[in-house]
Amino acid sequence: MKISTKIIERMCRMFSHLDILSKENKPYVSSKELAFALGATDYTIRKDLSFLGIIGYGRKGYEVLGLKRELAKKFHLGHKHRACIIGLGRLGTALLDYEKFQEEGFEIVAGFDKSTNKIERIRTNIDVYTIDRLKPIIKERNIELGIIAVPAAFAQEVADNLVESGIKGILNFSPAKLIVPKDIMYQDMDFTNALRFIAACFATQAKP
Amino acid sequence: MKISTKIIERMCRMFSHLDILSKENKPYVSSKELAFALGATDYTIRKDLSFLGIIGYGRKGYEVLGLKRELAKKFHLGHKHRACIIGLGRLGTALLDYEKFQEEGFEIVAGFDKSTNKIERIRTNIDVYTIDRLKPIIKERNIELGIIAVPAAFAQEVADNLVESGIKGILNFSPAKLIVPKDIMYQDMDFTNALRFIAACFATQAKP
DNA sequence: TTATTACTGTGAAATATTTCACAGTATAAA
DNA sequence: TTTATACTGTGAAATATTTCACAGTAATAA
Ligand SMILES: NC(=O)c1ccc[n+]([C@@H]2O[C@H](COP(=O)([O-])OP(=O)(O)OC[C@H]3O[C@@H](n4cnc5c(N)ncnc54)[C@H](O)[C@@H]3O)[C@@H](O)[C@H]2O)c1
Ligand SMILES: NC(=O)c1ccc[n+]([C@@H]2O[C@H](COP(=O)([O-])OP(=O)(O)OC[C@H]3O[C@@H](n4cnc5c(N)ncnc54)[C@H](O)[C@@H]3O)[C@@H](O)[C@H]2O)c1
Repeated sequence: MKISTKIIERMCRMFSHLDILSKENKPYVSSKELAFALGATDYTIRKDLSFLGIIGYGRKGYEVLGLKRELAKKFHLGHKHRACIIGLGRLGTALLDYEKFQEEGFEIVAGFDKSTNKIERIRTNIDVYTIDRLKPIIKERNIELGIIAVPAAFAQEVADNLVESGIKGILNFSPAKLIVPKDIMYQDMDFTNALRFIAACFATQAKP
Repeated sequence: MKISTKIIERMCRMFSHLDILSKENKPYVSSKELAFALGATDYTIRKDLSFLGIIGYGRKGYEVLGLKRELAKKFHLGHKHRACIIGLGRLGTALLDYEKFQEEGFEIVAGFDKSTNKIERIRTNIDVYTIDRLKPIIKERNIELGIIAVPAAFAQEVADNLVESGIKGILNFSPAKLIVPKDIMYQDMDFTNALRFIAACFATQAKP
């Protein structure tokens, strides 16, 4: 049977939680504790892990490090993924220096902007380029992920160029809805929509 | 029957798309077009709208402005919601000046930070305060939404204060998982997790 | 007028996901 | 050693969601 995106989504959050537990040197964790941390139920967690072929130990639960290792292996988490950011404005530059990405294995290796002026002024350890270098640099440096932080009007154009460069995944911070081939993993981070969702939930009494 | 969060989520995105269509002066839109824009199927869209009691017109589809008005009414979208941002660092200050929030009815009326130094240096039209003023200002100015942009270690403390102040919804940009009473609408914007999800999807060939 | 077309609305079927119930298992205490 | 306990693993049931199929409808063209 095929894995559902719901399970993937939960496992990504679980991975993040296991990171915390491992730093606390907790050796085992039960499905109940995991469920609480992820906002799910213990049976769902057990079903998920059993589906993935991950086994726990009676009375103890799951081994924190073993579980983390398994998830890392199955979902390519933890190990290095090379990413770049396109659009180095307010948001883009903040993302460029966000250390958490590097810590979690998402290595931002390049930034791009169309303004030469901006490129020159930016102070960062990461290499920044003008947008016309996008394709060669992505190929040369084997970049897998593109993070779009340009104004909405230019987002589709940037996405098209990323796709042509052979990128595998796109995280889009602009409010534009992009059209990309279906073999490219694509996700929106639409802040305004998140606020809408919160407003809509309390308008209808629904709890997420 | 109770409304599902899936429907709410789709309707928020639909609202955003209707905004674009209305600016293009498109009078009608079909379930098929909406489905394409939202990444759903036409039957799902029709089921959703029919569930909400919204009707279309044979051969034409749904009236763009009417539909937008209905969604605005049912989900409290479009009209004003007062929000504040807590933590005015790299991300917080970018959010403070993000005009799209205001355009969409999310009015950022205040910013808070613990550093007096920072408060003094910030150049913005929005009122900024030190964190000790959080509770009185939220009550006084009738703020409904809190946007958390402080380091993860302080996020829970800030959330607790927001809840005590009577906030209705929280949008959390820190990677911490917060515990809030269940009558408070709460959503995480965890960028790292979004990258994890993309990486995990292409590790497993699942398409979101 | 009639036929054609491009839609909607919705029960019923199919599918996906979650929940339940409980047998099985390892550990610790008595 | 036995018993209590705190877990897991999983079929079966329940629930939620999507898809299908097609009757109904309004606009347009002939
Ligand atoms: N600022 C925020 O807090 C915020 C919040 C949510 C979403 N966003 C979205 O993120 C995106 C960026 O926002 P921002 O506030 O950083 O904007 P910004 O105007 O500060 O920066 C945009 C940058 O993109 C560059 N750019 C424009 N066209 C380009 C192109 N074709 N190729 C490469 N670079 C190009 C510009 O030179 C500029 O540096 C926007 O789509 C915005 O809607 C921003
Ligand atoms: N910078 C990014 O691109 C980025 C990306 C994703 C997530 N985040 C998350 O957003 C949050 C903020 O990130 P940042 O880069 O803006 O950090 P930052 O260090 O630039 O800013 C944090 C701000 O919060 C203030 N602060 C600290 N404790 C506070 C408290 N108790 N009450 C009020 N204010 C307090 C600090 O004075 C500072 O101004 C972090 O949790 C971070 O993980 C940031």
